[in-house]
Amino acid sequence: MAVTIKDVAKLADVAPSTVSRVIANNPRISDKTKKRVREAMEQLGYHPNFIARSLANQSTKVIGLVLPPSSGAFFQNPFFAEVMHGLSDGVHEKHYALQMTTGTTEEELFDGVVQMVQGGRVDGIILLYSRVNDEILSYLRTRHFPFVMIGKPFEHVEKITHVDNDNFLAAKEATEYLIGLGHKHIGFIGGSPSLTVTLDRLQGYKNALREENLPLLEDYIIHSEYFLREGGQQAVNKLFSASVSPTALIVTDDLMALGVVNTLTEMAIDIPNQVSIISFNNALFAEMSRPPLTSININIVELGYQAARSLIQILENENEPVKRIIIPHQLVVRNSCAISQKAIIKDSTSLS
Amino acid sequence: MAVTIKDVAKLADVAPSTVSRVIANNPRISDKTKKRVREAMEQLGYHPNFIARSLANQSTKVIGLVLPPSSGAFFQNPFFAEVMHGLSDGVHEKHYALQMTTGTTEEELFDGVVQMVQGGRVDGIILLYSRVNDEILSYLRTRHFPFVMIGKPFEHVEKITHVDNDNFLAAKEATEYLIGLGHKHIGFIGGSPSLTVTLDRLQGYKNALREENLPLLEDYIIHSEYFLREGGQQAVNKLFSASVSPTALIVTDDLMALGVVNTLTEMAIDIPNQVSIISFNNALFAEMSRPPLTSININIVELGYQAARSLIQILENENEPVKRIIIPHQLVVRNSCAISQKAIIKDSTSLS
DNA sequence: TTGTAAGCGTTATCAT
DNA sequence: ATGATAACGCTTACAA
Repeated sequence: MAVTIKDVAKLADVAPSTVSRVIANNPRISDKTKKRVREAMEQLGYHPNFIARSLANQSTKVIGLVLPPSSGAFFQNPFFAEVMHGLSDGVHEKHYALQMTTGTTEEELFDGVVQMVQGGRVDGIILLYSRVNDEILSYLRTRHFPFVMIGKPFEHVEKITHVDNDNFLAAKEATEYLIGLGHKHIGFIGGSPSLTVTLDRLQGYKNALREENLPLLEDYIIHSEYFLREGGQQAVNKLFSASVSPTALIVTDDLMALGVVNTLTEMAIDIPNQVSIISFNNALFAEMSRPPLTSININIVELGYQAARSLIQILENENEPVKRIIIPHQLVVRNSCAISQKAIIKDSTSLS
Repeated sequence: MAVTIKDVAKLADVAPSTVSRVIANNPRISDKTKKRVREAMEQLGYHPNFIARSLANQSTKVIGLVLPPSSGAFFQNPFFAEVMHGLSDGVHEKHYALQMTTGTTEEELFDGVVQMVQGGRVDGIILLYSRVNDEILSYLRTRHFPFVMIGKPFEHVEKITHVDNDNFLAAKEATEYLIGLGHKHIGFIGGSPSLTVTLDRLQGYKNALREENLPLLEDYIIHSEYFLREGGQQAVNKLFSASVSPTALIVTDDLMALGVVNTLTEMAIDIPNQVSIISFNNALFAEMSRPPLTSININIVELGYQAARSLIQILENENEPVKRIIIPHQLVVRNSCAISQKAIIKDSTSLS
């Protein structure tokens, strides 16, 4: 059995409670005994037992992470690694640990969260996604369990501390950038419409078109379930079977954009000369694609970092107010966008 | 305060110990009382407290993950996400959770591990790397703490359960593949020589050259500290300042290979016609690079999956024997290797 | 088949 | 300034 507080107490000839106070560096213990106790700890190689401490304190210093359902796809997206990086950094100074549960089905995932929460495994939770009607979110809210969300809550925005980009603005700027290049037929390829990121970016896109009085065609809007390359390929097929093909595309994820680029290339459609593409996240992929993708850098690492910090603040301060933290984004111009040539018209019904 | 075993006991009109036995599904409890207790649990919304259980059991059902030092770079490598994916899957059925500690410096990292171990936070540990003279490894060994390593231990191979590829063979095959294409001047670009992967692959490379009686030049061997793109760029500069430039390269990581490709492309050296490249890991990058990289798929997800399973076996079976699990690899041929043309000779001292 | 009680390693409340 | 002692919520001999 490991060395406990009692062993130290015995060796230092004090009570266990005194040792505990020395650990907490309680000012009411004389420097003399502090020193004696510390020597005893040293000599025995004592390390406090976190589990026991957690039980007594009702606090574990562990933060739970909730990945989106169908996390299989999530792991493949660079978003995962980057956000983990930020979380890891954010948690580090305050000496919290990160814990992940896993689950294949929605139900397993939910149970995992319940175990974390009711099982007392974690002090707080970070949701790595935001979608509509999320049971996990409701659960956390009704239990008043401390949590922070990465992304914008679909409801109760002002009641949930979250870290997000201004995705509406980002998408609007992206669209305006394309409009500025003379494009009038701009398509939108987004991930699942149950994710708020997708919704926000779609709104930004629509808003930009509206302000410029450009036609807003439902045929130009495609949603693909997964942020994966396959998603991009399917989307292209749909889009380019429309009567007037778009000359520019907004794609809400680099990985999907990659699929789009590949498919377009196979169709012998030139990027950027026949079709311009702008994407989001600015993963390493964006730079490597041929042509390199103009993309919106949303600073994922920072997203994770701030989320971790915010949650710790909530955990450590009695009445921390609800906060919304917006991480800035930047348009990174590369070579996937060009001045609009003209639309590829397939039949006689031109669209102005 | 949350609902505890006592509340359930009271409602079901039994002793707390009985409730505990019902949770453990102890056969010595009558079905009648089991049912009654379960109803009480249901009614109160009882969930067992993991922390209390951990303290009583001396077991947490949590597995600790140790990332390599300088984990900043590690996060950027697709290896991280893929291995996490496998770990997550491997841990899932047996209902273990994964926990990460973080640390910027070597010392912090070490302390993190000590906290996990002596603090009783985790039941076992998975080392996500293997390098020479690793203090964390020694620590784990001297404490006889259950752990599994991903990669080949530098020492005591037969005493440490580990999951690895046959990196020697993989590199040998890669080299032979290049030799088969007629290459005689083959360079090796590897990561830090303190990592055993690098060492094994280097040996495989050397061995292949030796068996074919090809010259083995120290100038053709470059080590770059990080598995990142920058590493690849530096390496190329060194290699191609040699009197006879290699016509083929083995690069031990796709990410580094990417750097190599970029640098070579900038130098207007054609891949594969002037220089062939073969790399390792078969990340998504490999496929996306121009030209697409011939790469050795080492099945990283499987590496993680098996590591998790093995550790759980060790934790759950009394005398689980030490195991070595070798995950198979495959050469994935794409377009970065071609039949050797001829060496680019810069001065008169030809190398045959 | 079930109950009693001690113990897991801390912390925190009272005393002294 | 320090010591006893009761929690924290659960498990597990040992009794009954």
